[in-house]
Amino acid sequence: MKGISIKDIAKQAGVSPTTVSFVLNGKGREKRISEQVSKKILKLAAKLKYKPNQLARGLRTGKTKTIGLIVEDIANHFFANVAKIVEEEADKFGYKVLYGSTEDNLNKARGLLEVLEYRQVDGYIITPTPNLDKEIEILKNSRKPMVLMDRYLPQIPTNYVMVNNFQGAYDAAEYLLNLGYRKIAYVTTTSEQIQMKERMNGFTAAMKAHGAAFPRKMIKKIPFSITKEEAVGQIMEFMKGVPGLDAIFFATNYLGVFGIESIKDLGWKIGEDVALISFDDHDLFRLHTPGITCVSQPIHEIAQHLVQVLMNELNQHQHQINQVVLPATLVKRESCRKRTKAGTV
Amino acid sequence: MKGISIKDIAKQAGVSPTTVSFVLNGKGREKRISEQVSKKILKLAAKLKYKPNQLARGLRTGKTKTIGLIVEDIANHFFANVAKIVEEEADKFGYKVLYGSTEDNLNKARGLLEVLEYRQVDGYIITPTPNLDKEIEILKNSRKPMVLMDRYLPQIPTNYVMVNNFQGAYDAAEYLLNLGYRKIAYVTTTSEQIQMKERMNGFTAAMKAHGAAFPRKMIKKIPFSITKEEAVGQIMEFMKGVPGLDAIFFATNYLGVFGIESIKDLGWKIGEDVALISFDDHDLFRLHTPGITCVSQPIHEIAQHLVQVLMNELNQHQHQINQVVLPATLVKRESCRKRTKAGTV
DNA sequence: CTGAAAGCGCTTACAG
DNA sequence: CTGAAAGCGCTTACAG
Repeated sequence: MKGISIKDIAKQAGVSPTTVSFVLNGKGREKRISEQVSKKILKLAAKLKYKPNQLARGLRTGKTKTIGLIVEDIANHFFANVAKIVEEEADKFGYKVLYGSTEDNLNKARGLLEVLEYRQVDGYIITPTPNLDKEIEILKNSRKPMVLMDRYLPQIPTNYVMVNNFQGAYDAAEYLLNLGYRKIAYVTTTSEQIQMKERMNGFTAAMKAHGAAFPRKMIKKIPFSITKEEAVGQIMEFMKGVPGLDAIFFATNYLGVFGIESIKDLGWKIGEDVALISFDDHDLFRLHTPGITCVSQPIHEIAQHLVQVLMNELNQHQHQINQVVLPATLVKRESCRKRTKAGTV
Repeated sequence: MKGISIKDIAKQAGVSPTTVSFVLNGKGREKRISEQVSKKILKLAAKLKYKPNQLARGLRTGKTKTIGLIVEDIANHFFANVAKIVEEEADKFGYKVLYGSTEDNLNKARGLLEVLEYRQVDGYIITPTPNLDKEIEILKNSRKPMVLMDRYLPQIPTNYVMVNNFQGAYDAAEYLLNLGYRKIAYVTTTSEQIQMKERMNGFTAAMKAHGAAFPRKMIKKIPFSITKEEAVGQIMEFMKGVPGLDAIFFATNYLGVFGIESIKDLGWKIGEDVALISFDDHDLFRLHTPGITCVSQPIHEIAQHLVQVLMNELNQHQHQINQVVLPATLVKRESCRKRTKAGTV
């Protein structure tokens, strides 16, 4: 039951725990332990399958070799995939991951942050909720290694890894315009977070650059907290209320999913009655008939960079700020076609 | 930077660390600490925002208040959703979750188990890979709280929480038969794991009960390790090779997703040329046109039971074995209709 | 009713 | 080249 400790090895090797600790931590040379003794200790450790007690080590060194991962929703396709790669990458450096979902709720985020601090994680990967500025500021000032994802806080310079939201949305709008669509609606969240703003800005910029009208009434904002049914209802109402609507952009993957459902419920045909683009890819988009055109995020690269940036801080005490922005890719499928006739609505 | 400790409180309260520890652990009454002293300590702790150092406590008590969650693939819809609820439920008991994905690979599972042991998690929720019997046996003998999910090891009596795979597959087959389908194919994994066997057994039993033919050649097994493209190719070949095929059952959600793609690639129409049912629900199935009929697992209940069973062991030292089997629900959508004409293939 | 002391398993500054 | 000792922050058996 009981694990074997440094003491056990010391006793069997006929040396002190100090010496064992030095050797096992690769400081044999530095501390000038004889080759003979080192080898003996290493052999013994392997034979006894010695596993250092992380708690004891952590108590002494203040390091837990654990990172905290705070996402919006671990069950969401995007975050679940990021979580998977983050775990794999962190493992390469000997770190484990503690996770939690905020539901984009400030108090949940605060609770998670508190628990992770209490658990003494060595570093944080955080998807900030609205108004989390104070907590992030505190973390930053305490010099805790930290990197933000999916969004950042414009007021606080920190590490972050992001997709290029502006460019992704710009490309989407331009693509629709080039296909001949003109009455283009935009569905987003009520959140004022930077990633949503940048998507909106990119989209607006493309519309402007092409001289297309994009009035307020073409924009619908859906709160994060309402149920799927309510959201679908609101989207349906919105779409019915836009005369001549011929294309619609959804600013997040779950909104895109709701959008598909809304259009189905209205009895419209995607790609025929209305073109559809969503931000962020999803199995559903790839396999839906017709396929859903989307702005895809490089999930693998995002996750790799997140861990890389965090490890840089963790290991090299490098306190230079790292801000990584990765390109989004427009994935063209059948939900947008060359527009040939007027919308049927 | 430095957290405040029990010593700091003791000093300020003018008592010993022992007394502080007793009071803070709710043993004030039991240890007969005076009301006066207790109150003073509690107030001070709140004022100083005392947070016990979990590492120190863990080192002393051997408990980390952490559980290990080993899933097949955290990015998979089913496991991601389970992971989310597990985290929420565990949090209610003051536990955090360390997770990892096995990809159904024995060596990855071994690695995860080793790391979790080393991290001294208090309990395990495990999705066992094939041939993990020895490791599970060891864990069991060491009396570590543990509960298996999604599948169990028939040779080793342990706690587990499962969906009723037999019944789910039985219902699916019976439903197809009642709609008039006769040439029904079955796509599963090469894995011999119990959950796959039970699905197969349930399906076979229903076919038999209805006097329907179900020869070997109607069954296709796909290895877990091949790529999506290879799998889709194999499924296409298989379907083309079954003359008169009129319905097909996919034994996991990712196989169902591949199946949709395969049928699309063949240029067939789901629900018209061939009926389709998948085990396990998915956003894609709900929103696909036509909707995909499936056998849905009660994800929320599964996750709640997993945590509940683990907490029972963890807190009550209850070593009675708990085996929970939850009913599956057939969700009827448009991918299966009353059969009126011969298959078109 | 309360406290001094040991000990969980490590790491590391200090000494020789 | 190696070791004795202190200390990380707790909990708890023991003593009074």
